[in-house]
Amino acid sequence: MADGRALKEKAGAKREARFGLPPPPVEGERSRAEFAYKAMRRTLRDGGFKPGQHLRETEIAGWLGISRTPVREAMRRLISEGLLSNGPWHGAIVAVLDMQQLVELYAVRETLEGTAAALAARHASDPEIRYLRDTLEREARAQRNPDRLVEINFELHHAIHCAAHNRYLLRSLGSVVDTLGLLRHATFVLPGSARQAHAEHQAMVSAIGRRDAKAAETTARRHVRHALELRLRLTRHTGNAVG
Amino acid sequence: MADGRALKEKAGAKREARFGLPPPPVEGERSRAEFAYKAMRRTLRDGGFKPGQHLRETEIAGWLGISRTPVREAMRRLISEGLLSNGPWHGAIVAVLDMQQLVELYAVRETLEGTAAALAARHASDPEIRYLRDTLEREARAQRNPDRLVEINFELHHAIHCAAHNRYLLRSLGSVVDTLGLLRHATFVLPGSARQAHAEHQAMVSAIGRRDAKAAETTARRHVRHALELRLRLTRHTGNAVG
DNA sequence: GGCAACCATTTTGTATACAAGAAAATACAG
DNA sequence: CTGTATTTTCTTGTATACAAAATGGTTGCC
Repeated sequence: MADGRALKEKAGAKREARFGLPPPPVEGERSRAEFAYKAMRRTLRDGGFKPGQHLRETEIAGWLGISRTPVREAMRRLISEGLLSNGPWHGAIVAVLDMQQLVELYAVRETLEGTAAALAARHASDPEIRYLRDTLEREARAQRNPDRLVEINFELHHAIHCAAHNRYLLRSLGSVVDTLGLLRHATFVLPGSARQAHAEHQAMVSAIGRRDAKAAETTARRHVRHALELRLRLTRHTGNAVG
Repeated sequence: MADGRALKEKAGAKREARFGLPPPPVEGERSRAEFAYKAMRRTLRDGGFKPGQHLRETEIAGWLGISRTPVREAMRRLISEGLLSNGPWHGAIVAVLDMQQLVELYAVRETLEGTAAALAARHASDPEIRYLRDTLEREARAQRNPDRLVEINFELHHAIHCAAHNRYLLRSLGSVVDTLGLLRHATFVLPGSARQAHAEHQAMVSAIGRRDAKAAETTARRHVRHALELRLRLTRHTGNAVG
Protein backbone atom coordinates (compact mmCIF):
# COMPACT_ATOMS: atom_id res chain seq x y z
CA MET A 1 0.00 0.00 0.00
CA ALA A 2 2.76 2.40 -1.02
CA ASP A 3 0.77 5.22 -2.55
CA GLY A 4 -2.84 4.95 -3.43
CA ARG A 5 -2.88 8.61 -4.30
CA ALA A 6 -1.18 8.53 -7.69
CA LEU A 7 -3.29 5.60 -8.82
CA LYS A 8 -6.45 7.16 -7.58
CA GLU A 9 -5.83 10.35 -9.48
CA LYS A 10 -4.97 8.66 -12.75
CA ALA A 11 -8.06 6.51 -12.48
CA GLY A 12 -10.14 9.45 -11.52
CA ALA A 13 -9.80 10.84 -15.01
CA LYS A 14 -11.01 7.66 -16.68
CA ARG A 15 -13.64 6.92 -14.13
CA GLU A 16 -16.60 8.81 -15.40
CA ALA A 17 -15.84 7.86 -18.97
CA ARG A 18 -15.57 4.13 -18.37
CA PHE A 19 -18.33 3.48 -15.89
CA GLY A 20 -21.26 5.71 -15.24
CA LEU A 21 -20.62 5.65 -11.54
CA PRO A 22 -19.73 8.65 -9.34
CA PRO A 23 -17.10 7.69 -6.80
CA PRO A 24 -17.04 4.18 -5.43
CA PRO A 25 -19.69 4.52 -2.78
CA VAL A 26 -18.57 2.67 0.35
CA GLU A 27 -15.33 3.25 2.23
CA GLY A 28 -13.93 1.88 5.43
CA GLU A 29 -14.26 -1.86 4.86
CA ARG A 30 -11.92 -3.95 6.89
CA SER A 31 -10.11 -5.26 3.82
CA ARG A 32 -9.69 -3.88 0.36
CA ALA A 33 -10.82 -7.13 -1.17
CA GLU A 34 -14.08 -6.77 0.72
CA PHE A 35 -14.32 -3.18 -0.37
CA ALA A 36 -13.74 -4.09 -4.00
CA TYR A 37 -16.32 -6.85 -3.77
CA LYS A 38 -18.98 -4.60 -2.30
CA ALA A 39 -18.23 -1.80 -4.74
CA MET A 40 -18.41 -4.04 -7.80
CA ARG A 41 -21.49 -5.72 -6.52
CA ARG A 42 -23.26 -2.48 -5.90
CA THR A 43 -22.21 -1.23 -9.30
CA LEU A 44 -23.58 -4.38 -10.90
CA ARG A 45 -26.84 -3.88 -9.06
CA ASP A 46 -27.09 -0.27 -10.11
CA GLY A 47 -26.39 -1.08 -13.72
CA GLY A 48 -23.02 0.66 -13.82
CA PHE A 49 -21.58 -2.28 -15.72
CA LYS A 50 -23.28 -3.21 -18.93
CA PRO A 51 -24.15 -6.89 -19.52
CA GLY A 52 -21.48 -8.56 -21.59
CA GLN A 53 -18.95 -5.87 -20.79
CA HIS A 54 -15.39 -7.04 -20.38
CA LEU A 55 -14.04 -6.05 -16.96
CA ARG A 56 -10.29 -5.60 -16.94
CA GLU A 57 -8.48 -6.01 -13.66
CA THR A 58 -6.21 -3.01 -14.05
CA GLU A 59 -9.11 -0.82 -15.01
CA ILE A 60 -11.13 -1.71 -11.94
CA ALA A 61 -8.06 -1.44 -9.75
CA GLY A 62 -7.34 2.04 -11.01
CA TRP A 63 -10.95 3.02 -10.64
CA LEU A 64 -11.03 1.95 -7.01
CA GLY A 65 -7.57 3.24 -6.25
CA ILE A 66 -6.21 -0.11 -5.12
CA SER A 67 -3.95 -2.75 -6.63
CA ARG A 68 -4.98 -5.67 -8.79
CA THR A 69 -4.69 -8.29 -6.07
CA PRO A 70 -7.83 -7.49 -4.06
CA VAL A 71 -9.71 -6.69 -7.26
CA ARG A 72 -8.79 -10.08 -8.57
CA GLU A 73 -10.07 -11.69 -5.41
CA ALA A 74 -13.35 -9.82 -5.65
CA MET A 75 -13.76 -10.81 -9.29
CA ARG A 76 -13.18 -14.49 -8.60
CA ARG A 77 -15.78 -14.33 -5.89
CA LEU A 78 -18.28 -12.69 -8.18
CA ILE A 79 -17.52 -15.29 -10.82
CA SER A 80 -18.13 -18.15 -8.44
CA GLU A 81 -21.42 -16.52 -7.50
CA GLY A 82 -22.39 -16.33 -11.15
CA LEU A 83 -22.62 -12.54 -11.36
CA LEU A 84 -19.63 -12.45 -13.66
CA SER A 85 -18.69 -15.04 -16.24
CA ASN A 86 -15.32 -16.40 -17.15
CA GLY A 87 -14.98 -15.13 -20.68
CA PRO A 88 -13.98 -17.63 -23.37
CA TRP A 89 -10.33 -16.64 -23.11
CA HIS A 90 -9.81 -16.05 -19.35
CA GLY A 91 -11.19 -12.74 -18.40
CA ALA A 92 -14.33 -11.70 -16.62
CA ILE A 93 -17.36 -10.37 -18.39
CA VAL A 94 -20.62 -9.23 -16.89
CA ALA A 95 -23.06 -12.10 -16.97
CA VAL A 96 -25.98 -11.92 -19.37
CA LEU A 97 -29.22 -13.81 -18.97
CA ASP A 98 -31.12 -15.01 -21.98
CA MET A 99 -34.72 -16.10 -21.81
CA GLN A 100 -33.89 -19.77 -21.40
CA GLN A 101 -31.75 -18.97 -18.39
CA LEU A 102 -34.54 -16.83 -17.02
CA VAL A 103 -36.97 -19.72 -17.16
CA GLU A 104 -34.50 -22.10 -15.55
CA LEU A 105 -33.73 -19.60 -12.83
CA TYR A 106 -37.36 -19.09 -11.99
CA ALA A 107 -37.94 -22.83 -11.88
CA VAL A 108 -35.33 -23.15 -9.17
CA ARG A 109 -36.60 -20.08 -7.44
CA GLU A 110 -40.11 -21.49 -7.33
CA THR A 111 -38.88 -24.62 -5.60
CA LEU A 112 -36.67 -22.80 -3.14
CA GLU A 113 -39.18 -20.07 -2.29
CA GLY A 114 -41.84 -22.69 -1.80
CA THR A 115 -39.62 -24.63 0.56
CA ALA A 116 -38.61 -21.49 2.40
CA ALA A 117 -42.22 -20.52 2.94
CA ALA A 118 -43.12 -24.00 4.13
CA LEU A 119 -40.18 -24.11 6.53
CA ALA A 120 -40.96 -20.60 7.72
CA ALA A 121 -44.47 -21.72 8.56
CA ARG A 122 -42.97 -24.44 10.73
CA HIS A 123 -39.99 -22.72 12.26
CA ALA A 124 -40.56 -18.97 12.31
CA SER A 125 -40.45 -17.41 15.75
CA ASP A 126 -43.24 -15.07 16.85
CA PRO A 127 -41.07 -11.95 16.50
CA GLU A 128 -40.22 -13.03 12.97
CA ILE A 129 -43.87 -13.38 12.11
CA ARG A 130 -44.57 -9.98 13.61
CA TYR A 131 -41.79 -8.55 11.46
CA LEU A 132 -43.35 -10.15 8.37
CA ARG A 133 -46.70 -8.57 9.14
CA ASP A 134 -45.05 -5.24 9.79
CA THR A 135 -43.24 -5.39 6.46
CA LEU A 136 -46.51 -6.24 4.78
CA GLU A 137 -48.11 -3.12 6.21
CA ARG A 138 -45.22 -1.00 5.10
CA GLU A 139 -45.67 -2.43 1.64
CA ALA A 140 -49.34 -1.49 1.69
CA ARG A 141 -48.45 2.11 2.54
CA ALA A 142 -45.83 2.34 -0.22
CA GLN A 143 -47.99 1.28 -3.15
CA ARG A 144 -47.36 4.57 -4.91
CA ASN A 145 -43.57 4.53 -4.62
CA PRO A 146 -41.98 2.00 -7.01
CA ASP A 147 -38.43 2.37 -5.68
CA ARG A 148 -39.49 1.85 -2.11
CA LEU A 149 -41.68 -1.02 -3.25
CA VAL A 150 -38.69 -2.82 -4.73
CA GLU A 151 -36.84 -2.37 -1.48
CA ILE A 152 -39.67 -3.59 0.73
CA ASN A 153 -40.33 -6.49 -1.60
CA PHE A 154 -36.75 -7.56 -1.15
CA GLU A 155 -36.98 -7.21 2.62
CA LEU A 156 -40.12 -9.28 2.79
CA HIS A 157 -38.74 -12.14 0.74
CA HIS A 158 -35.48 -12.04 2.62
CA ALA A 159 -37.32 -12.13 5.93
CA ILE A 160 -39.16 -15.25 4.82
CA HIS A 161 -35.92 -16.86 3.71
CA CYS A 162 -34.39 -16.16 7.10
CA ALA A 163 -37.47 -17.36 8.97
CA ALA A 164 -36.97 -20.79 7.43
CA HIS A 165 -33.94 -21.16 9.71
CA ASN A 166 -31.92 -23.14 7.22
CA ARG A 167 -28.54 -21.69 6.31
CA TYR A 168 -28.07 -23.87 3.24
CA LEU A 169 -31.45 -22.95 1.87
CA LEU A 170 -30.53 -19.35 2.57
CA ARG A 171 -27.32 -19.76 0.65
CA SER A 172 -28.96 -21.32 -2.39
CA LEU A 173 -31.69 -18.70 -2.37
CA GLY A 174 -29.09 -15.99 -2.06
CA SER A 175 -27.39 -17.30 -5.15
CA VAL A 176 -30.61 -17.27 -7.13
CA VAL A 177 -31.70 -13.87 -5.90
CA ASP A 178 -28.30 -12.40 -6.66
CA THR A 179 -28.38 -13.73 -10.18
CA LEU A 180 -31.86 -12.36 -10.62
CA GLY A 181 -30.46 -9.05 -9.42
CA LEU A 182 -28.71 -8.78 -12.77
CA LEU A 183 -32.06 -7.86 -14.24
CA ARG A 184 -32.27 -4.13 -14.25
CA HIS A 185 -35.91 -3.31 -14.47
CA ALA A 186 -38.36 -4.04 -11.71
CA THR A 187 -41.61 -5.63 -12.79
CA PHE A 188 -43.57 -3.19 -10.69
CA VAL A 189 -43.79 -0.82 -13.61
CA LEU A 190 -46.41 -3.05 -15.20
CA PRO A 191 -49.95 -1.90 -14.36
CA GLY A 192 -51.59 -3.76 -11.52
CA SER A 193 -48.56 -5.84 -10.72
CA ALA A 194 -47.83 -4.09 -7.44
CA ARG A 195 -51.33 -4.73 -6.19
CA GLN A 196 -51.27 -8.34 -7.25
CA ALA A 197 -47.88 -8.88 -5.63
CA HIS A 198 -49.13 -7.36 -2.41
CA ALA A 199 -52.15 -9.64 -2.37
CA GLU A 200 -49.94 -12.65 -2.90
CA HIS A 201 -47.57 -11.51 -0.18
CA GLN A 202 -50.54 -11.21 2.15
CA ALA A 203 -51.56 -14.77 1.37
CA MET A 204 -48.05 -16.03 2.03
CA VAL A 205 -47.60 -14.22 5.32
CA SER A 206 -51.07 -15.22 6.40
CA ALA A 207 -50.31 -18.89 5.75
CA ILE A 208 -47.01 -18.65 7.60
CA GLY A 209 -48.75 -16.94 10.50
CA ARG A 210 -51.33 -19.74 10.61
CA ARG A 211 -48.46 -22.24 10.60
CA ASP A 212 -49.99 -23.74 7.49
CA ALA A 213 -46.92 -25.07 5.69
CA LYS A 214 -48.83 -26.51 2.78
CA ALA A 215 -50.65 -23.29 2.00
CA ALA A 216 -47.47 -21.29 2.46
CA GLU A 217 -45.66 -23.40 -0.09
CA THR A 218 -48.52 -23.29 -2.57
CA THR A 219 -48.96 -19.53 -2.37
CA ALA A 220 -45.23 -18.88 -2.54
CA ARG A 221 -44.87 -21.03 -5.63
CA ARG A 222 -47.77 -19.34 -7.29
CA HIS A 223 -46.29 -15.96 -6.46
CA VAL A 224 -43.02 -16.89 -8.15
CA ARG A 225 -44.83 -18.24 -11.20
CA HIS A 226 -46.70 -14.97 -11.55
CA ALA A 227 -43.45 -13.07 -11.16
CA LEU A 228 -42.00 -15.06 -14.04
CA GLU A 229 -45.01 -14.26 -16.19
CA LEU A 230 -44.59 -10.57 -15.47
CA ARG A 231 -40.90 -10.78 -16.16
CA LEU A 232 -41.43 -12.50 -19.47
CA ARG A 233 -44.00 -9.94 -20.49
CA LEU A 234 -41.57 -7.18 -19.52
CA THR A 235 -38.81 -8.87 -21.48
CA ARG A 236 -41.04 -8.97 -24.52
CA HIS A 237 -41.49 -5.23 -24.24
CA THR A 238 -37.89 -4.39 -23.53
CA GLY A 239 -36.27 -6.53 -26.17
CA ASN A 240 -34.82 -9.95 -26.41
CA ALA A 241 -31.83 -9.85 -24.10
CA VAL A 242 -32.51 -9.07 -20.49
CA GLY A 243 -30.36 -7.37 -17.90
CA MET B 1 8.66 -15.87 3.72
CA ALA B 2 11.82 -14.49 2.21
CA ASP B 3 12.95 -17.36 0.00
CA GLY B 4 10.68 -20.03 -1.33
CA ARG B 5 13.40 -22.64 -1.44
CA ALA B 6 13.84 -22.94 2.30
CA LEU B 7 10.09 -22.95 2.70
CA LYS B 8 9.62 -25.57 0.07
CA GLU B 9 12.09 -27.89 1.71
CA LYS B 10 10.74 -27.29 5.14
CA ALA B 11 7.20 -27.93 3.90
CA GLY B 12 8.34 -30.95 1.93
CA ALA B 13 9.61 -32.51 5.10
CA LYS B 14 6.38 -31.76 6.88
CA ARG B 15 4.23 -32.90 4.00
CA GLU B 16 3.66 -36.46 5.02
CA ALA B 17 3.36 -35.44 8.64
CA ARG B 18 0.90 -32.61 8.07
CA PHE B 19 -1.37 -34.13 5.49
CA GLY B 20 -1.68 -37.83 4.94
CA LEU B 21 -1.40 -37.33 1.23
CA PRO B 22 1.38 -38.69 -1.03
CA PRO B 23 2.26 -36.12 -3.66
CA PRO B 24 -0.46 -33.85 -4.94
CA PRO B 25 -2.16 -36.14 -7.41
CA VAL B 26 -3.05 -34.16 -10.50
CA GLU B 27 -0.61 -32.25 -12.66
CA GLY B 28 -0.91 -30.37 -15.89
CA GLU B 29 -3.86 -28.13 -15.16
CA ARG B 30 -4.01 -25.04 -17.28
CA SER B 31 -3.43 -22.75 -14.33
CA ARG B 32 -1.83 -23.29 -10.96
CA ALA B 33 -4.85 -21.82 -9.24
CA GLU B 34 -6.95 -24.51 -10.88
CA PHE B 35 -4.41 -27.10 -9.91
CA ALA B 36 -4.38 -25.93 -6.29
CA TYR B 37 -8.16 -25.92 -6.23
CA LYS B 38 -8.43 -29.47 -7.55
CA ALA B 39 -5.69 -30.74 -5.29
CA MET B 40 -7.21 -29.25 -2.16
CA ARG B 41 -10.62 -30.37 -3.14
CA ARG B 42 -9.51 -33.91 -3.72
CA THR B 43 -7.62 -33.88 -0.46
CA LEU B 44 -10.72 -32.69 1.34
CA ARG B 45 -12.72 -35.44 -0.28
CA ASP B 46 -10.19 -38.06 0.69
CA GLY B 47 -10.03 -36.90 4.26
CA GLY B 48 -6.47 -35.62 4.02
CA PHE B 49 -7.49 -32.50 5.93
CA LYS B 50 -9.06 -32.99 9.30
CA PRO B 51 -12.26 -31.09 10.07
CA GLY B 52 -11.53 -27.93 11.99
CA GLN B 53 -7.90 -27.95 10.90
CA HIS B 54 -6.38 -24.56 10.26
CA LEU B 55 -4.99 -24.38 6.73
CA ARG B 56 -2.13 -21.94 6.38
CA GLU B 57 -1.45 -20.46 3.00
CA THR B 58 2.32 -20.82 3.11
CA GLU B 59 2.04 -24.41 4.21
CA ILE B 60 -0.22 -25.38 1.34
CA ALA B 61 1.89 -23.40 -1.08
CA GLY B 62 5.03 -25.20 0.03
CA TRP B 63 3.24 -28.52 -0.10
CA LEU B 64 2.15 -27.98 -3.69
CA GLY B 65 5.40 -26.35 -4.73
CA ILE B 66 3.77 -23.13 -5.91
CA SER B 67 3.46 -19.63 -4.51
CA ARG B 68 0.82 -18.31 -2.19
CA THR B 69 -1.11 -16.41 -4.83
CA PRO B 70 -2.84 -19.32 -6.60
CA VAL B 71 -3.26 -21.11 -3.27
CA ARG B 72 -5.00 -18.07 -1.93
CA GLU B 73 -7.29 -18.02 -4.91
CA ALA B 74 -8.16 -21.67 -4.47
CA MET B 75 -8.87 -21.18 -0.80
CA ARG B 76 -11.19 -18.26 -1.39
CA ARG B 77 -13.06 -20.34 -3.90
CA LEU B 78 -13.40 -23.23 -1.47
CA ILE B 79 -14.56 -20.82 1.20
CA SER B 80 -17.24 -19.40 -1.03
CA GLU B 81 -18.38 -22.93 -1.76
CA GLY B 82 -18.60 -23.65 1.94
CA LEU B 83 -15.98 -26.37 2.04
CA LEU B 84 -13.71 -24.20 4.08
CA SER B 85 -14.76 -21.66 6.68
CA ASN B 86 -13.39 -18.23 7.37
CA GLY B 87 -11.98 -18.71 10.82
CA PRO B 88 -12.98 -16.10 13.41
CA TRP B 89 -9.72 -14.23 12.91
CA HIS B 90 -9.16 -14.35 9.13
CA GLY B 91 -7.80 -17.69 8.16
CA ALA B 92 -9.33 -20.74 6.59
CA ILE B 93 -10.29 -23.80 8.54
CA VAL B 94 -11.79 -27.01 7.25
CA ALA B 95 -15.54 -26.84 7.63
CA VAL B 96 -17.18 -29.05 10.24
CA LEU B 97 -20.78 -30.16 10.13
CA ASP B 98 -22.74 -30.65 13.31
CA MET B 99 -25.98 -32.57 13.44
CA GLN B 100 -28.14 -29.48 13.09
CA GLN B 101 -26.34 -28.53 9.89
CA LEU B 102 -26.75 -32.07 8.66
CA VAL B 103 -30.50 -31.89 9.07
CA GLU B 104 -30.70 -28.51 7.37
CA LEU B 105 -28.54 -29.72 4.53
CA TYR B 106 -30.70 -32.76 3.91
CA ALA B 107 -33.85 -30.65 3.99
CA VAL B 108 -32.50 -28.59 1.11
CA ARG B 109 -31.24 -31.68 -0.63
CA GLU B 110 -34.67 -33.28 -0.43
CA THR B 111 -36.24 -30.31 -2.15
CA LEU B 112 -33.60 -30.02 -4.81
CA GLU B 113 -33.35 -33.73 -5.58
CA GLY B 114 -37.11 -33.92 -5.79
CA THR B 115 -37.20 -31.05 -8.22
CA ALA B 116 -34.36 -32.50 -10.24
CA ALA B 117 -36.13 -35.83 -10.55
CA ALA B 118 -39.37 -34.16 -11.56
CA LEU B 119 -37.65 -32.02 -14.15
CA ALA B 120 -35.69 -35.01 -15.40
CA ALA B 121 -38.95 -36.84 -15.94
CA ARG B 122 -40.08 -33.98 -18.13
CA HIS B 123 -36.92 -32.99 -19.92
CA ALA B 124 -34.57 -35.97 -20.07
CA SER B 125 -33.62 -37.07 -23.56
CA ASP B 126 -33.87 -40.72 -24.50
CA PRO B 127 -30.10 -41.25 -24.41
CA GLU B 128 -30.04 -39.79 -20.93
CA ILE B 129 -32.72 -42.19 -19.80
CA ARG B 130 -30.80 -45.07 -21.34
CA TYR B 131 -27.74 -43.93 -19.45
CA LEU B 132 -29.71 -43.87 -16.22
CA ARG B 133 -30.89 -47.45 -16.80
CA ASP B 134 -27.38 -48.51 -17.66
CA THR B 135 -26.01 -46.97 -14.49
CA LEU B 136 -28.71 -48.73 -12.53
CA GLU B 137 -27.62 -52.08 -13.94
CA ARG B 138 -24.02 -51.36 -13.12
CA GLU B 139 -25.11 -50.62 -9.59
CA ALA B 140 -26.92 -53.93 -9.41
CA ARG B 141 -23.75 -55.75 -10.42
CA ALA B 142 -21.60 -53.90 -7.87
CA GLN B 143 -23.62 -54.69 -4.76
CA ARG B 144 -20.64 -56.40 -3.14
CA ASN B 145 -18.16 -53.58 -3.72
CA PRO B 146 -18.75 -50.62 -1.39
CA ASP B 147 -16.17 -48.32 -2.98
CA ARG B 148 -17.53 -48.87 -6.44
CA LEU B 149 -21.03 -48.47 -5.06
CA VAL B 150 -20.22 -45.01 -3.74
CA GLU B 151 -18.87 -44.09 -7.14
CA ILE B 152 -21.85 -45.39 -9.08
CA ASN B 153 -24.25 -43.82 -6.63
CA PHE B 154 -22.63 -40.49 -7.30
CA GLU B 155 -22.83 -41.03 -11.04
CA LEU B 156 -26.48 -41.92 -10.91
CA HIS B 157 -27.47 -38.91 -8.89
CA HIS B 158 -25.35 -36.63 -11.00
CA ALA B 159 -26.91 -38.04 -14.16
CA ILE B 160 -30.35 -37.23 -12.82
CA HIS B 161 -29.25 -33.72 -11.90
CA CYS B 162 -27.96 -33.20 -15.41
CA ALA B 163 -31.05 -34.69 -17.00
CA ALA B 164 -33.11 -31.94 -15.40
CA HIS B 165 -31.50 -29.54 -17.89
CA ASN B 166 -31.42 -26.63 -15.50
CA ARG B 167 -28.00 -25.12 -14.88
CA TYR B 168 -29.04 -23.18 -11.78
CA LEU B 169 -30.55 -26.24 -10.19
CA LEU B 170 -27.34 -28.04 -11.08
CA ARG B 171 -25.33 -25.35 -9.38
CA SER B 172 -27.35 -25.40 -6.20
CA LEU B 173 -27.29 -29.17 -6.09
CA GLY B 174 -23.57 -29.13 -6.67
CA SER B 175 -23.13 -26.88 -3.67
CA VAL B 176 -25.16 -29.19 -1.46
CA VAL B 177 -23.49 -32.35 -2.71
CA ASP B 178 -20.06 -30.85 -2.26
CA THR B 179 -20.81 -29.87 1.30
CA LEU B 180 -22.14 -33.34 1.95
CA GLY B 181 -18.87 -34.61 0.55
CA LEU B 182 -17.23 -33.40 3.74
CA LEU B 183 -18.72 -36.44 5.42
CA ARG B 184 -16.12 -39.11 5.29
CA HIS B 185 -17.97 -42.34 5.77
CA ALA B 186 -20.36 -43.72 3.22
CA THR B 187 -23.64 -44.98 4.61
CA PHE B 188 -23.34 -48.16 2.56
CA VAL B 189 -21.53 -49.85 5.41
CA LEU B 190 -24.82 -50.20 7.26
CA PRO B 191 -26.42 -53.58 6.65
CA GLY B 192 -29.14 -53.65 4.02
CA SER B 193 -28.67 -50.02 3.06
CA ALA B 194 -27.13 -50.78 -0.31
CA ARG B 195 -30.05 -52.96 -1.30
CA GLN B 196 -32.58 -50.41 -0.13
CA ALA B 197 -30.81 -47.63 -1.95
CA HIS B 198 -30.78 -49.67 -5.13
CA ALA B 199 -34.50 -50.33 -4.88
CA GLU B 200 -35.15 -46.64 -4.41
CA HIS B 201 -32.93 -45.78 -7.33
CA GLN B 202 -34.89 -48.22 -9.45
CA ALA B 203 -38.13 -46.54 -8.48
CA MET B 204 -36.72 -43.12 -9.36
CA VAL B 205 -35.33 -44.14 -12.72
CA SER B 206 -38.50 -46.03 -13.53
CA ALA B 207 -40.63 -42.97 -12.81
CA ILE B 208 -38.35 -40.78 -14.89
CA GLY B 209 -38.49 -43.31 -17.72
CA ARG B 210 -42.29 -43.30 -17.55
CA ARG B 211 -42.18 -39.48 -17.68
CA ASP B 212 -44.09 -39.48 -14.41
CA ALA B 213 -42.85 -36.28 -12.80
CA LYS B 214 -45.01 -36.59 -9.72
CA ALA B 215 -43.79 -40.10 -8.91
CA ALA B 216 -40.21 -39.13 -9.67
CA GLU B 217 -40.35 -36.29 -7.18
CA THR B 218 -42.02 -38.39 -4.51
CA THR B 219 -39.58 -41.28 -4.78
CA ALA B 220 -36.58 -38.97 -4.91
CA ARG B 221 -37.67 -37.14 -1.80
CA ARG B 222 -38.27 -40.38 0.02
CA HIS B 223 -34.85 -41.60 -1.03
CA VAL B 224 -33.20 -38.52 0.46
CA ARG B 225 -35.19 -38.84 3.67
CA HIS B 226 -34.03 -42.42 4.04
CA ALA B 227 -30.48 -41.34 3.36
CA LEU B 228 -30.72 -38.83 6.17
CA GLU B 229 -32.02 -41.50 8.52
CA LEU B 230 -29.08 -43.73 7.65
CA ARG B 231 -26.68 -40.85 8.08
CA LEU B 232 -28.06 -39.99 11.48
CA ARG B 233 -27.84 -43.60 12.58
CA LEU B 234 -24.26 -43.71 11.36
CA THR B 235 -23.48 -40.47 13.16
CA ARG B 236 -24.83 -41.93 16.36
CA HIS B 237 -22.40 -44.80 15.98
CA THR B 238 -19.42 -42.73 14.97
CA GLY B 239 -19.69 -40.02 17.57
CA ASN B 240 -21.18 -36.61 17.77
CA ALA B 241 -19.23 -34.60 15.26
CA VAL B 242 -19.40 -35.73 11.70
CA GLY B 243 -17.00 -35.28 8.86
C1' DG C 1 0.61 -17.36 42.39
C1' DG C 2 -2.25 -15.04 39.19
C1' DC C 3 -3.12 -11.42 36.00
C1' DA C 4 -1.88 -8.17 32.70
C1' DA C 5 0.85 -6.00 29.43
C1' DC C 6 4.27 -6.21 26.12
C1' DC C 7 7.13 -8.16 22.67
C1' DA C 8 8.29 -11.60 19.25
C1' DT C 9 6.77 -14.66 15.83
C1' DT C 10 3.55 -16.12 12.73
C1' DT C 11 0.09 -15.33 9.30
C1' DT C 12 -2.69 -12.87 6.40
C1' DG C 13 -3.40 -8.65 3.28
C1' DT C 14 -1.56 -5.74 -0.43
C1' DA C 15 1.42 -4.05 -3.97
C1' DT C 16 4.30 -4.64 -7.71
C1' DA C 17 7.48 -6.81 -10.87
C1' DC C 18 7.77 -10.14 -14.28
C1' DA C 19 6.37 -13.80 -17.53
C1' DA C 20 3.37 -16.04 -20.64
C1' DG C 21 -0.40 -16.05 -23.52
C1' DA C 22 -3.86 -14.07 -26.51
C1' DA C 23 -5.88 -10.60 -29.42
C1' DA C 24 -5.52 -6.92 -32.52
C1' DA C 25 -3.25 -4.38 -35.86
C1' DT C 26 -0.25 -3.98 -39.51
C1' DA C 27 2.36 -5.32 -43.29
C1' DC C 28 3.30 -8.21 -47.00
C1' DA C 29 2.16 -11.35 -50.63
C1' DG C 30 -1.01 -13.14 -53.95
C1' DC D 1 -8.10 -5.50 -52.73
C1' DT D 2 -8.15 -9.41 -49.79
C1' DG D 3 -6.25 -12.97 -47.01
C1' DT D 4 -2.68 -14.50 -44.14
C1' DA D 5 1.29 -14.20 -41.32
C1' DT D 6 3.93 -11.65 -38.14
C1' DT D 7 4.66 -8.41 -34.73
C1' DT D 8 3.17 -5.54 -31.21
C1' DT D 9 0.45 -4.53 -27.40
C1' DC D 10 -2.51 -5.59 -23.88
C1' DT D 11 -4.26 -8.68 -20.25
C1' DT D 12 -4.04 -12.17 -17.23
C1' DG D 13 -1.23 -15.54 -14.23
C1' DT D 14 2.41 -16.05 -10.83
C1' DA D 15 5.93 -14.93 -7.60
C1' DT D 16 7.79 -12.28 -4.12
C1' DA D 17 8.61 -8.30 -1.21
C1' DC D 18 6.59 -5.66 2.21
C1' DA D 19 3.12 -4.08 5.70
C1' DA D 20 -0.15 -4.81 9.21
C1' DA D 21 -2.66 -7.46 12.32
C1' DA D 22 -3.04 -10.90 15.60
C1' DT D 23 -1.75 -14.62 18.49
C1' DG D 24 0.83 -16.72 21.87
C1' DG D 25 4.43 -16.79 24.94
C1' DT D 26 7.11 -14.50 28.30
C1' DT D 27 8.07 -11.38 31.71
C1' DG D 28 7.12 -8.22 35.18
C1' DC D 29 4.18 -6.49 38.63
C1' DC D 30 0.63 -6.74 42.05
